[in-house]
Amino acid sequence: MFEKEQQAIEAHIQRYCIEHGLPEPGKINWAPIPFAGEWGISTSFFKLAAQEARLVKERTGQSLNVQQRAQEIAEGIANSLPELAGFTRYEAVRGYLDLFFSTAVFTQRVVDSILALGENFGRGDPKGERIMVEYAQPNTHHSFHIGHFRNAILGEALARLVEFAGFETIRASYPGDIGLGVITVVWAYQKFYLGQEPEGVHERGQWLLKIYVEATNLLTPKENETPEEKARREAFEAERREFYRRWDAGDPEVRELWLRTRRWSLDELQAILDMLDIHIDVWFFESEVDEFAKEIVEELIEKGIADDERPQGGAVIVKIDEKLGLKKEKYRTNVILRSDGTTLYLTKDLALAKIKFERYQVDRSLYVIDVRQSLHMQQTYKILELMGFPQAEKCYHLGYGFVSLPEGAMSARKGRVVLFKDVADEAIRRVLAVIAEKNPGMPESQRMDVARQVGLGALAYAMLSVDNNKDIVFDMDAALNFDGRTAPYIQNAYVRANSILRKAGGIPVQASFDYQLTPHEVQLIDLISRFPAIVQQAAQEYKPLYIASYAYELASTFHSLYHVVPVLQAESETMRDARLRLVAAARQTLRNALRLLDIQAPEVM
RNA sequence: GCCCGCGUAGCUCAGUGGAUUAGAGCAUUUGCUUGCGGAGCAAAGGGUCGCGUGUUCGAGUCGCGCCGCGGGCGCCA
Repeated sequence: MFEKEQQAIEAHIQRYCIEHGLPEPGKINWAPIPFAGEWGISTSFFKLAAQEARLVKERTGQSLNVQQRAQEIAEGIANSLPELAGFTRYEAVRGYLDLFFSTAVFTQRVVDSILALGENFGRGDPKGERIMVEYAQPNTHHSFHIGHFRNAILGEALARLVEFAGFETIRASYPGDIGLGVITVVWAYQKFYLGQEPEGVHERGQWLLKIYVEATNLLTPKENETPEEKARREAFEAERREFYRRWDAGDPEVRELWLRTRRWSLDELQAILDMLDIHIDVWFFESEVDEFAKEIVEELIEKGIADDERPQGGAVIVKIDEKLGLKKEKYRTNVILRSDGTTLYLTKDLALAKIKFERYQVDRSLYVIDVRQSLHMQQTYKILELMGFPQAEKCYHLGYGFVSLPEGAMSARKGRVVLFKDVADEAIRRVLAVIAEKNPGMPESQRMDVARQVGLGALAYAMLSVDNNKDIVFDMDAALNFDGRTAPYIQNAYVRANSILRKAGGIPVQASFDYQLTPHEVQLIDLISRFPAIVQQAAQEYKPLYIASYAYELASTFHSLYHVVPVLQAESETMRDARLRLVAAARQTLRNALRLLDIQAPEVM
């Protein structure tokens, strides 16, 4: 906001150092002054003083007190700085040079700029780079559970973040639509449940999960199995394997059953993504990259990257450490083609990456995948590097911790799965109950929409307000608590701001902040002015958490101000107009931050 | 054995090498509603930042060594 003035100050510091025989200060790092009623920017001189102390020690053998010298330098600069428009005073405190902004000028610049930019406030300049974010990769023929939800919401928040920060962004989904688990369901459907599928997108999706659990039970060896049971189980097992073989051979009947049941899973997935306002640009299916993956195996053998041990009855492998010339084991060795000639997950990931780089021309590829696949992803990137893809070093695995339940890890077979749809329904039910209590006047027609915004927002925030690598133990009551550090708390700040502006009849077109601002106002201005920098930092580090923390802090600051500082009843017309514009700017910033988290900002709640 | 992650208040978690006294939320205790919506605000108690040792003017933050927990490690995904 004060870039020009800041440059003049930096030039002054450079001159001061030369004139006083001090070492070259180098790049000057500015940080906000910790809030104490007013605000501004500061820099410290510890490094410079330490550098000087070293030089003096070398020349004269004397030791300088670094703390004291830093303070002396800061004082010298503070006293010699000429007056600058936009700044009120300079202070030297314990080695820091503090420059205090003129509140009126700064505030007006911030507020005017936010209200002019609107939903684009915080958006970064185009980076000229294309990113693909891969997330939402559930297996088909299962149902969408709370762990899938973490993946989807984290991926979407990441996509929104990098897009807003200035990257051209493509959202990709990669469902696992084939494999033994999938075939198990198709087989069991054909054998036991053909044509018995229920109506309803979610019911049908969840029904497939039930079939999977039952089928897996039938196929799992039991203790104290009678010979008859054993024979039956083995017969089933043979049928299942035969089903897989027929799928692989392209048998029309099996393919049709597979596509039909897959459709039900994808319909359910689509319904949930719609509910979450997630719009995938590109769908890749595991079954579709298989052929291409086999070609890559041949390519790797030809290039001498892979070793073909098939003549010895083995598989095709890549000795990654050896090919990279590493002495110690790090990426180890990986199989890319089974001895029976079928591909593996890794092989398909190589194929998919190649498609991303060549067909979609992506410069940077992000993978939102469970942290347990960390080694696997590193191996993939290293093989891509060996294949000569320069984009390999811009591949990033956002590994997130897994979601478990208070009773332990989720397990469909043990019937221990929390389905997202059930949680979402419960969340909406609870919000409706709160609305009935707190806002009985809300029209019926509006209640469902608001309940959805608040309920789903609470769930999203529960997932995004924890750092990526942390495991989450999902507790329904904790996730649906609407007090404290939650989405409803943030949404409520937005609603309150909205309510003030509605009562005021709109936002004044212009206002001056030339009055004594209260500490609450200053703190709010300070925070909203930092939003663009937070966006860049969060995008740089791929951490939606920074936005989640920021949004909470902003809401908290607004709630405090709301309580203490009168807006509509301000003591003068000037102050009323100024505060209305400030409230509008805060509302806009809250909205923009929430949008990055895929959380809606309701007008009322 | 090797690799990755984690260890901060009773619980769940934040914390760019730099700002008096390490911060939030939940839980506990107390106060605030004839004011703009109380899904709120204000406040109190609660900490050997796993242990040790370096680097540094300065370490919760960086290095090294331990301890503890979780995850991963050639034909699963």
